[in-house]
Amino acid sequence: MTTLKDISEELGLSVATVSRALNGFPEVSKKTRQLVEETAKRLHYRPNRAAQKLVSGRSGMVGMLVSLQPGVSAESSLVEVIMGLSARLAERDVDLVMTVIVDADPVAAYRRMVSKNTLDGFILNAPQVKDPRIAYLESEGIPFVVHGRVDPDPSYAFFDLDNADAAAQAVNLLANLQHRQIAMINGSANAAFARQRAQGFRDAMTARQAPVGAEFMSYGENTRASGYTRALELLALPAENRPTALVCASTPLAHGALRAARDLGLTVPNDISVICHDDVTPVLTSEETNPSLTVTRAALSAACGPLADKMIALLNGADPRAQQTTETAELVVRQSTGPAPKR
Amino acid sequence: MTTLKDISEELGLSVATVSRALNGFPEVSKKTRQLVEETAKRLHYRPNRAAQKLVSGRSGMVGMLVSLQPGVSAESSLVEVIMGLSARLAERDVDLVMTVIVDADPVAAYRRMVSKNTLDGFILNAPQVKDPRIAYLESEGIPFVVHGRVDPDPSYAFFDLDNADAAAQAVNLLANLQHRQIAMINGSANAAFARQRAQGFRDAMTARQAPVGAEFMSYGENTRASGYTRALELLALPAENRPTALVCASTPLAHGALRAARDLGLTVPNDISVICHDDVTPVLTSEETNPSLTVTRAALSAACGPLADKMIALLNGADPRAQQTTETAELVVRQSTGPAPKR
DNA sequence: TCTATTTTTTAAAACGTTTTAAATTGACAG
DNA sequence: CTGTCAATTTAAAACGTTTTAAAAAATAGA
Repeated sequence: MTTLKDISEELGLSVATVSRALNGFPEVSKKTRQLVEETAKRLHYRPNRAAQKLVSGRSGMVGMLVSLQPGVSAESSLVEVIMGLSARLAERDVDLVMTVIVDADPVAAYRRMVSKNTLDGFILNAPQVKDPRIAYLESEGIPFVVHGRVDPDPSYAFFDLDNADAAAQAVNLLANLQHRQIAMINGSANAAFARQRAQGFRDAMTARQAPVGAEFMSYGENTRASGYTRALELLALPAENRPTALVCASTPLAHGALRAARDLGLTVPNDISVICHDDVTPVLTSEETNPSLTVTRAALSAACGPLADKMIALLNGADPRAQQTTETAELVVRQSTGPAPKR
Repeated sequence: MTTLKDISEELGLSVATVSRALNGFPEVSKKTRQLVEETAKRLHYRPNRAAQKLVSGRSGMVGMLVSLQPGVSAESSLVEVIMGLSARLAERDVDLVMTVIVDADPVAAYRRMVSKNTLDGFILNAPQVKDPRIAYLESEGIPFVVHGRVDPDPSYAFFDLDNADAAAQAVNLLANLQHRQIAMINGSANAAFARQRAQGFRDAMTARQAPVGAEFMSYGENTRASGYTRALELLALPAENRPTALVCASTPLAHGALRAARDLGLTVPNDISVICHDDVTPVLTSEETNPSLTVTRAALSAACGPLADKMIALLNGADPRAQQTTETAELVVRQSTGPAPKR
């Protein structure tokens, strides 16, 4: 391993000059800089990160701690995000350290990583209402960016989809098609995004003079199976109480719902309209179903760039409040939505 | 942040003693050790990894670099492995750093990580024939463990499934059911595991006096879609040339094959037998198909423990040649295999 | 009480970098 | 030839740990 000292001895210079030459300080002469750079390359010099970190306090690594339940592989979306993040951060010479949480208590994992003193910041995903990780990191003053958002006016950096708006877009489309009985098949009740969708859904419905009852708001796991059973329950109601449209929180849920409709002999969109939000992950697509799904769309991969950039900004001392972005979903009308059936 | 110095000042001891007390050196008195440990806890002392690394040369982190193609999410198996590895390594206080490779050249990514000087070793997956990563790491003398194996008698540490034997088990089962025309739907031609399977398959067939022609050996992507098209091609042959059994390299491939058979109006196992190797990942299972799949089985998750242990051993200076294990697949006969049809 | 031995503690160097403050060099004006 | 100023370069300290070699303290043997 070549060190600064090796270079300095080779050239009869001091380590300080060599360091400065390599780091582009202005006060080093052109001739010296060139000489140093040349020698560094020749000797395959690479700075020792540990030493750099020791003096600068920064490691050039940010962490993403994900808790995976064995068996639940709804995590293909995660892979999507990790890939993008990793790529973007690498451009800035920052490494993404992905670690799987095994503890039941997520904060314990963060505490462990923090105490090791080896990461400069964190990227959080899937924030929960009253998320203890956020509270912890904030209290410790550690830089972090949240993918998603919990509070209406957070003090932390985030990138989030405008979930309420996405739900409202869905409602408006359906309401314009004369639907009045619309049910929502949502994600987990304490996931932040699900709350926001529910809020947007309810508000939009109320604005359309069709306030929605509790029996039309279903929360649950974000899987095809869960979508199936929950849709089955809603669609098995007698025709006059049955919703004429379903707003699903995700493509897997919508897949399940489509199948439930089919199994009950209902045709989409004649008997029942289905619309969902599409994160555009490769696993279950919204185009390949029959009928193809009408969706509100926002590619998960589009979040990676902003998330990485915000992280870098924070590491450079930016104010978290200045690192907040909300993105709006796009409405894509396909075949799974149509006019409300006549009664 | 509390440092050793803080503790030493608090107690009027030297940093050296404090360091030794905390690291369990024998020459420190019981009284002092207790005092130090107590104070360390009280002040929430955590060793600075960068400083430790600087002097010891070790960072307590091992890397796993995975190259993901956008879109291909056959990587749920990867998630499975990463989870297990992460958990096991964490027990030994080693962190797994997972980084996504974006470069086209995989070695470049390793070179970059190595030059950063921040990882103690690597875990490699999906080794290729003449894998340049292995060559690189060996030439640099960096500890690494391979999940899988390329050469018959490698000099590096590995954990591998006995792929040849798995294929042979499949052949033997089918041969005992009087099958003579058996085709193989394999993984990518330059994946090490696929080579080994092919070898085992061919050898077993030859031993059974039924040498296999090139038209019955198909290589390709490890996806359901690829399994479907390749099976379709084989099964569309006129009945007398058509294989009576398919050996698939993975569950997704077998899923595709089952569907191809169904689409051609062939029943499994009456017209055609199907057997595959099952890595036991949650995505596509082998039991839930209709008919349920006969498989050779070896849970991917079982590899995690050994891989982690071998890595730790290497970091402690073990000889790579002493860290080599091969595991044997288990044969599980279900409904997708039956006697060869009479001609 | 003194020396010899063992046990415990310490001071200081080392790891490789960045950075502060000081020193050297060279050019130029007087 | 001297003094001033700017442009370069340097020595040394710092980051927080581990470890070597040496010192101090405690214990034992006489």
